Amino acid sequence: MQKNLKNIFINLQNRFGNLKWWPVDKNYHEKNKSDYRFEIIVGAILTQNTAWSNVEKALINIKSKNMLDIKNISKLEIKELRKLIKPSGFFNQKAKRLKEITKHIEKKYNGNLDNFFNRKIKDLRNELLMLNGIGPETADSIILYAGNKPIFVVDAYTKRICERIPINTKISYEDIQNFFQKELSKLYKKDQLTKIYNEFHAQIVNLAKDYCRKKPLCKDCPINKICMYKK
DNA sequence: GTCCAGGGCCGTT
DNA sequence: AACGGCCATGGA
Repeated sequence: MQKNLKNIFINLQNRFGNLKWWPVDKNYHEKNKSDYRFEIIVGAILTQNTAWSNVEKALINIKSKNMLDIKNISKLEIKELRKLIKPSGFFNQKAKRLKEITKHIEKKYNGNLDNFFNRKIKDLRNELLMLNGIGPETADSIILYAGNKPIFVVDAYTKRICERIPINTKISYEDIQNFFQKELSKLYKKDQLTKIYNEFHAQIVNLAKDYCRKKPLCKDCPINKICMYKK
């Protein structure tokens, strides 16, 4: 078994199937004539070092008050926002972060996400990173999953799996990101990359949640023949 | 009761 | 540049 990315990807897809990511209820947004991309932006911030099950509770609270909207959040009392997102933890800083990004999009882009996303990835990324509370992973999640632009998201899971297999010994965010983008760009056509980056990251999250945990379950891991960890 | 989760900021070295 | 403390909730 070769431990190249394509082989790993195929093994993950065979086990988990095609994953539908980012987890967002597009029916809800069709009904309410709201923008699903904003739910992804909110989710990306709320899920910082937090279990997704807790983020879901916060999103339900926001929806129950019909607040899942850029204008509404940017206007809402921060005290009220803290209450709504409380289940997701770190609610003081996250409320502040949500206010900051919604106000930014509201002011600079008149709350229009098409205008916000419609430019070069590098410019978009730098602008996101300028905002307090938006680091590389949150920025890249927003660009890939809300903006539908090709950028590979690296998270703690990606780093853990890369170290265990091992794929490479690089540990910085940008090093790992560059490695994946370089390798996957060789394997797939340019217009497929957004979909591949999206799906690959989703597979990595699944793998890490179900098998490559902190205390790993290597026995039934879909890529245990490729991985060198604990052998 | 203990551990952990789809990070990021800030102060210290 | 790298590291540690901190932020908080809820499920396993």
